[in-house]
Amino acid sequence: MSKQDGSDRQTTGIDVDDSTATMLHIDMDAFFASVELLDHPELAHLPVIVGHRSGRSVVTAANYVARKYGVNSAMPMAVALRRCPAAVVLEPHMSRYAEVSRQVMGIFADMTPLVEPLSIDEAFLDVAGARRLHGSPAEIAQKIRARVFAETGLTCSVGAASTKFVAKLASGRAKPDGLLVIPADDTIGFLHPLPVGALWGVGATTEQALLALGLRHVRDIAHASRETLERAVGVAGAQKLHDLSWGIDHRSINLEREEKSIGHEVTFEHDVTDVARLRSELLRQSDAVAAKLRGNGLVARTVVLKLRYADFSTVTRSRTLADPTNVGRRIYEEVAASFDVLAARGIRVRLIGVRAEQLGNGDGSGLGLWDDDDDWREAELAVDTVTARFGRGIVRPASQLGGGSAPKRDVHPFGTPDAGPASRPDQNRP
DNA sequence: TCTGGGGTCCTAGGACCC
DNA sequence: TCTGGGGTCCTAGGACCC
Repeated sequence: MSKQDGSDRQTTGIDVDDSTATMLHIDMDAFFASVELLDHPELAHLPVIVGHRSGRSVVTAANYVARKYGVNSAMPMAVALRRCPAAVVLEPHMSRYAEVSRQVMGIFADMTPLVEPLSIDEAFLDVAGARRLHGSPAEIAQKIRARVFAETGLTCSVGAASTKFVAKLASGRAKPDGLLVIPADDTIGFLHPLPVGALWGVGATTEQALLALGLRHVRDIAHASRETLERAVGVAGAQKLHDLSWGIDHRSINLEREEKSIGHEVTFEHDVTDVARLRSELLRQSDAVAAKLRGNGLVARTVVLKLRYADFSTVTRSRTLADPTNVGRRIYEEVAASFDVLAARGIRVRLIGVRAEQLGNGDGSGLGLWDDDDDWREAELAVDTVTARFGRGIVRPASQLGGGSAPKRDVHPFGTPDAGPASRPDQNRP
C-alpha cells in the first residue's frame, strides 16, 4: 500500500499495483470548516469551530488546528470551548456548503458516470471503466484531487480499494489531503491490525460489547467463533462483521437512491412545558415538512412525532394515513393527536420533531398501490374514459391539490396533458 | 463533558389474513 | 374446542453515520 500526501502531488509513479483498486471513496477534509476558511482566509492558522454558540449545541465541524486541542465534530460546544477557549466559532452556512458540494460532485461526474454521493461531502466512484480515458485509479484520484483544489481551493482525501468498505477506511487513513491505495492483495493486511471501532457500523455501543468479549482488533473478529460474535451483535450483525473483517463487501455503486423520509426537529435552549408553544412548534415543523415534500413532488403515507424529554429519553409515535399527503395541516392533525395523548399529564420537552415516511410520488407509485399490471391497466382505461369525455389535463397529481407550491419534478400521474399517451408512474421518476 | 439535525437501517412484537 | 405456520403490515425503539 502507498500513501501520498499533499506535499507529493504527483499523479504518476505510485509504487503499487492499483489495477484492482477501482472503487474510490472521496471525502472532503473538514468540509464545513474549510469552506468557512475560504470565506475568511485570515482565520486559517487559528482554531476554527463551525456550530451554533447556544447552550445545547454541538460542534458541526472543526479545522485541523482546533482538532489538535482535542476538538471533534459532534462534541458538545461547551466541552469544545473548554478544551480550546481561543477557538473562533462560526455559524454554519448550509446553502453555501451545498453550492460547493454541487461543484465538487460535478468534478467527480466528469471522471465517471458511476458516482454515488453518500453525504454532502463524500462520494463513492467506480472508475473501473474510466481507465482508457483518464488513467489508472490512482491517477484518476490524483487528477480529481488536483482539480478540486484548483477549482475550489479545498483539499480532499481519497481511498482506492476493491470494495466500498475498504475504500472508505482508506480515505479516512489518508486524511488530510492524501491518497491511500489498497490493492486487493493487501486488503487483509490492512484490515486486521485496525481496532474493531474502525469497522463500518461499529459505534460506541457495539464496540463496548465486542471489547467485553475480548475482541479488540479486526483480526479478532475474523477469527472469532460465530457464537461469540452473535452474542455481541446478533445473527445478522455477526454475519456482516465477519464478512467485513475478511474484506468481503459486494455492494456496487447505487445510482438510484431515493429519499425515504423527510423531517425536521429542534432542541430547545431550555426545556419546554408549555403545551401551546409545543403545538405551535409542531405546526411550524409540519408546514416545513409538507413544503419540502411538495418541493420534491412527494407525498407521505406515515407521519411520525418525536419527543425527547428533559431526561433525554426519546419516544416516537407514528400514524399511517389512508390517503398520502403533502399538506401541512394534515400532517399537523396527525402529530398533534399523537402529541395530545403524550402531553395529557404534563411533559418537559427537550426536543420535538416531525418526520414524514413511506414517501411516494403522489400518484400511488412507491406505495404498493399500483403494483399489479391489471390494476394499472384498469386505471389507465378509467383515465382514458375521463379524458375522452372531458379533455386532457383535468387529472392533477395530489401534490398540486394542497394549495402549495407546484412540484419541481414532473409528477403528473398519467403523463402531462400535452405529453401524449399515458406513461407508467415509475417512468416519471428521475 | 452532557449530549444537534439530517438521515438510514435493523429488530422485535402484535395484528391480521390465508 | 383448541391450535398451525407463513407472510405482510404497522409500530416503537435503538444503533449508527456525517
